[in-house]
Amino acid sequence: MTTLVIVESPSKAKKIQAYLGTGYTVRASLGHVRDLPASRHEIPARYAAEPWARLGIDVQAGFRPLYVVPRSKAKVVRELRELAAKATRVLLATDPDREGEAIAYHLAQALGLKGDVQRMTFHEITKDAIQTAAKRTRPLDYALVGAQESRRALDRLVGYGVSPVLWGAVAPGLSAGRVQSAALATLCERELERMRFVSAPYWRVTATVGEEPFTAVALSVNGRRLATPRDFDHAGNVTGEALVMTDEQAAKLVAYLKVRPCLVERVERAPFTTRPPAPFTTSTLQQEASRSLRLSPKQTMDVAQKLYEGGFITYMRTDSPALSDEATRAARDAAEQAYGPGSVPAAPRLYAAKVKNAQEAHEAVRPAGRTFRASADTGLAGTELALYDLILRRTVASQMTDLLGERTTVTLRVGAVVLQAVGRTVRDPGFTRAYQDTSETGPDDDAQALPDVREGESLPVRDAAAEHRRTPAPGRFTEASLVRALEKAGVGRPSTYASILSTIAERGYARVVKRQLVPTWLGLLVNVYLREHFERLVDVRFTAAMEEDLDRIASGELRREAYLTRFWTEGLAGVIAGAPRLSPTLAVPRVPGATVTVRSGEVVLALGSRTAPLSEAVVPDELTADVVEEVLSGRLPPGPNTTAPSRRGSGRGSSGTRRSARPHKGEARSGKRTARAGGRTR
DNA sequence: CAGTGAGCGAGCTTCCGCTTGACTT
Repeated sequence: MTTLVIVESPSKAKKIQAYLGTGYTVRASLGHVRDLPASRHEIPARYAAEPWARLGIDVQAGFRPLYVVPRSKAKVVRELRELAAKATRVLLATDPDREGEAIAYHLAQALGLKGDVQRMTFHEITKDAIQTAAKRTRPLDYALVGAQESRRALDRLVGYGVSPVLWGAVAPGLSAGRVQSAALATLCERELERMRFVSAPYWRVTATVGEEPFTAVALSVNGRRLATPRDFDHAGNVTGEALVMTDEQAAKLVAYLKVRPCLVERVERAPFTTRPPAPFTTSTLQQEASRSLRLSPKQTMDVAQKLYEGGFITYMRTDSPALSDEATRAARDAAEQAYGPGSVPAAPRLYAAKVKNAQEAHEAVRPAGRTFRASADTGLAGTELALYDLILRRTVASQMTDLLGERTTVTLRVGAVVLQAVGRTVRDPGFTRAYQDTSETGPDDDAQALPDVREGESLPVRDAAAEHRRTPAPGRFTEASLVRALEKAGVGRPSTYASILSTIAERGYARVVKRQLVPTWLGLLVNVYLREHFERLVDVRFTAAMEEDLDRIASGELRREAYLTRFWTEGLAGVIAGAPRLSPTLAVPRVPGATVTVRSGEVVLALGSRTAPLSEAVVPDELTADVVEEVLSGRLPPGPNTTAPSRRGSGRGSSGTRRSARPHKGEARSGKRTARAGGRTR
């Protein structure tokens, strides 16, 4: 008389086993157990000859998917099937979201479960929640399964439909997909902005004033506002009325300020409050770990996985910032113990997901348990300790009081010149005693500690100076800031954020240089091609639209087949058939006539009748007229193509396929490599 | 006659999302 309970993660299984006790056997599925076949060797022999076998979806037969148990999951499925046969009933306790419902469905199929299949769902792992959930089971939600199946089919149709177009038009081995192509487009748009960007010079004039000296910035002269970076467009032109001083004017202004009295015209004080940031989700954890610990999203997830397995934190792949009641109490207790009874507000703070597409199957990432272990008591060290400490402080801070402060703006007048200084004082540090959000920069960049000055007061001008500055180009994305941008658009999921970046890197579309993501020429060209022929695919809003349709499928309002027919049969399939297999061409901004294109797998720069191979060592936004000339005249050696095959594949499939696949990629990225290898052989 | 090399054809590449270890680089 046992009940078999199947969850997704082994750590979770262990914990739930303890809460349910004897009579229950709790095991893990380790994620999905069936999927569309990835490549030919996964296709069962009797389907191998079907024209749709490569897609794994029989479009003619109402988009019927072909599911197989991948080799890596055969053992798990076998073991679960044996346990299921011995059990009196089976509860499918996979995550309470779309993917979890699908995993439950596939388990039912793969294990051959008969009769009505029961789902057990819960949003937090406490003894109460688990025991209640085991009693209140429900049937499988087939509409939700249909929504997941639609998502899976759409991704397959896009990925396996569009990628071969790129093999024909650009180079073999390349890829496109709903998520990766939106991510690539995000990177490329920014890089193109940088390539088009013209930096504008301007002067920033400051004066040091007062007995207790502070710095004020010149805002206007004779009522005419002085230009700041915000007054320039990306072409380097002034957009409004602001005055851009010449060198002489700036020097004159400095001299003018030095010899005149300074009057305090206005002093404005405005109180402000800052609320603590919400507890971590996967995305915000990756962003903070990147900024304060300098970890990549992948490193962060690897360390978090260790902490999770060790029982130090809750599940690390989540889109919800919500804390359970238990965790809220623990955070408030921890705050009061460390910072006193006044450090938490009377009512607990509640957090809910704001991002698109949130499924909220789990809590926020937070210290595990009903009381939080102090970092020093964990026995952790190094990066694990640092990440735990970050999670602990963020969680505790999320329940603490606001930061209370006052912003002071002092307006000064020196003759015809108006200057301003901004000060910031903290009256009550509130949550910042536990946690300083490193992203807290912005309008208060120039804030300083100001002495107490009064309106009408006269201050001595001690010094004045002019600083020559240039407007900065829009910044590149880091791995973490790209994750943030994708999450905001609802593209990708907590379990995939870190791997989106490795996909783009493995294809040679982008690389990480000093923590910045730099698209390659190949990446830019692929993006040009996709933008011209598959516009929807590079639009980050595409996923959001898909999610709306999936919700309608889940609620029974829209049928899976109707949705896929409209998307594929009446849409993408025709676009794929009609897309020309011609190499894309990128016009180099600011170098008239210069173009970058790809010929037999090699990136080539052209100007008029002159052409030369273009190395990936030439960073896109540094390709100026001078550099174009150097490349074309051969003075800049083409050098090794730096898009070295960064990593091996994720280890799927047999070694045989891997070996045959790699040389293609090498050729695709650099014709040089094959030539060199050939030349060296004796 | 043996060894070499050009030329040809077949097969492969590819998606997203859910989980851990296994296994090289």
